[in-house]
Amino acid sequence: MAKTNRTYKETYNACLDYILSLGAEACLPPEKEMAAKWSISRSTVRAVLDHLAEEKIIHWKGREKTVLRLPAKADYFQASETRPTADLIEPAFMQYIVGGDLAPGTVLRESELAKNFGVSASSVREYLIRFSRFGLIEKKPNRYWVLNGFTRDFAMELFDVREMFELRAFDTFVQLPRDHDSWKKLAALGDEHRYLQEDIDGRYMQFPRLDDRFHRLIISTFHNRFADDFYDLVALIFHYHYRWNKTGEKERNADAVEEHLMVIDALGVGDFDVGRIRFREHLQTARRTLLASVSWD
Amino acid sequence: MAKTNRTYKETYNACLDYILSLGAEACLPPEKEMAAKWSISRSTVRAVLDHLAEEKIIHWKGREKTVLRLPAKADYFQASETRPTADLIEPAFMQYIVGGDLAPGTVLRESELAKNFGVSASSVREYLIRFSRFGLIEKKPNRYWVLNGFTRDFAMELFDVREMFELRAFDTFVQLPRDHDSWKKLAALGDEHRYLQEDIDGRYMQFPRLDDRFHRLIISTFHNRFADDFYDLVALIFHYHYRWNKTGEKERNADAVEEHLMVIDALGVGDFDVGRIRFREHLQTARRTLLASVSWD
DNA sequence: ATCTTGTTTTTTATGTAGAAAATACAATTT
DNA sequence: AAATTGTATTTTCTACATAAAAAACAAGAT
Repeated sequence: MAKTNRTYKETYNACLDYILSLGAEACLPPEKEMAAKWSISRSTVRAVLDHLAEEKIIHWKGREKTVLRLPAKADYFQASETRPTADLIEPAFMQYIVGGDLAPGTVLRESELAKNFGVSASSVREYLIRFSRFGLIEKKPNRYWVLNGFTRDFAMELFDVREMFELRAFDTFVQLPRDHDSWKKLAALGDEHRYLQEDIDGRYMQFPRLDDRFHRLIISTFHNRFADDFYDLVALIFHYHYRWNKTGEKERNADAVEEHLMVIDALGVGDFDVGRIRFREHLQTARRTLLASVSWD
Repeated sequence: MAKTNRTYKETYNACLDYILSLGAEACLPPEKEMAAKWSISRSTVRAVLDHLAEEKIIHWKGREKTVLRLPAKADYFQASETRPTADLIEPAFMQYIVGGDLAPGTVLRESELAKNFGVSASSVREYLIRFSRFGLIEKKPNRYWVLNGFTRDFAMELFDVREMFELRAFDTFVQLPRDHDSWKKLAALGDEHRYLQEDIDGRYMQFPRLDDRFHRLIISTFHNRFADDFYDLVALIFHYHYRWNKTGEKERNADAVEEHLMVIDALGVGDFDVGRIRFREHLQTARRTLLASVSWD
């Protein structure tokens, strides 16, 4: 097989949605317009129109494109068919290494992973090359990939850099004029934290999303692509950490919400020094929590 | 064509060297030992032995491997044939973008690069994926790669992080016990700087190598893989910067040698505060120098 | 004359084939 | 029996083929 046709399938689904929004007996716009709408080429638009006509959803002759019937659930492609291969590999791969709690030094074979994940070896290969930038895996030329693994040292070094970046960003943040957009966003985040806190038992699972947004807001004020990029790694680690380590999950999240709020509130009343101390403490807690879950030296 | 046989060719050349070191009429060790010697498989060793026998350089029958004649220059494979594809692409690629002074936003097509560099599209593709971790290029899915380029912003952000890492490492460095290996290395580097300074007109071209070693020595005391990794990018940028921007090269290098020595000497006599100030100043100079050479906003 | 569609060409994405290299196992020599 | 070689199998690497998607071009409609 060659290239996958997920662009086509994704566009087809988007087009079905679009037809629904237009209603029955409507006319579709010119091909060029549709291509621009979804940022794809006219070739793909025409392939979609072809299929729509085949399915008797529209009548298509030249510039005549009239809706014959509204699409139903069954007309859509499955979500799994539209996702890009890389998006398919990531969770599978992370499940494999984090979920499997593999020891550092474990050998990873492209062909084996490809078989496990049901994708081609080249896709796996490209994913691993991309993933290797995080420093968790390494290639032995002509041999295999080796899992450096999420060791204690790795976690410590990760947090050393994270703290440098976030504290630097924090200092930039507090210097922003009070009418800056970021202050508004911080206040809004504070409200969301309080909403979550109101029913922490029922909503604690939503914390990771909030945690990510809080820290990204801070980091973003640094305006540094390398710091942003580094936070991708932090986020990846935390995402899968939260996902597979469920012990004391509720308490951990409740504590973190509390800590975030102490920072947000201190900043809200202009007490930057206290805010900084609380922020440092929060980073320390995060470090301890993560280190506690590291199974390898 | 399939896999390249550069491992074989490289091993063959290494084996010729080895035979020369053994002298005439010597016997080669067991296959397993040779495989271990060059960290390759026995299959490759046997392929090499096959060729050696064919060329009548050795007589090979079972475990009998006697040298018949000493190899000559002509027996070796060309250096270009033994270099890994990736090593072949890097200088070509950097020449292409830095040497060509391409504007940010320039479109890079895999097929075009492959044709230019005389390698396969897949090799180029893998190189670009790996290179993309530096943030200088970006992939537009289903389209092409775009050169984000070495802009003023990029250089500024690069230096912000570089300064954070290096100053942090510096503070760790001065805390090291005086009998630590790194202090000895620093003193040795000081001598090398002075040697270079003695005849700066004749030796200034050697400075980039020294610059790299000086900064890597500092960075290494931080013991942080992310900082080390980041310095790879800094080194890459500087390497090609030094390579293509020759204006005022001698003066720049002479100044930098002077600055390095001020840091090294201050530290040598235990004056850490002055050393730190000088080190900061040196980083500032480096930033200014690099920014002066940025052609794009 | 401009906009839109029909057709062709170019480029990208990804599975596959086949050689290279590694690895495993069997046979042989010491 | 241990070490080494011979042979077979497995895995990796990379050029290539081909479908998808984009882009360019030509023709037709308004």
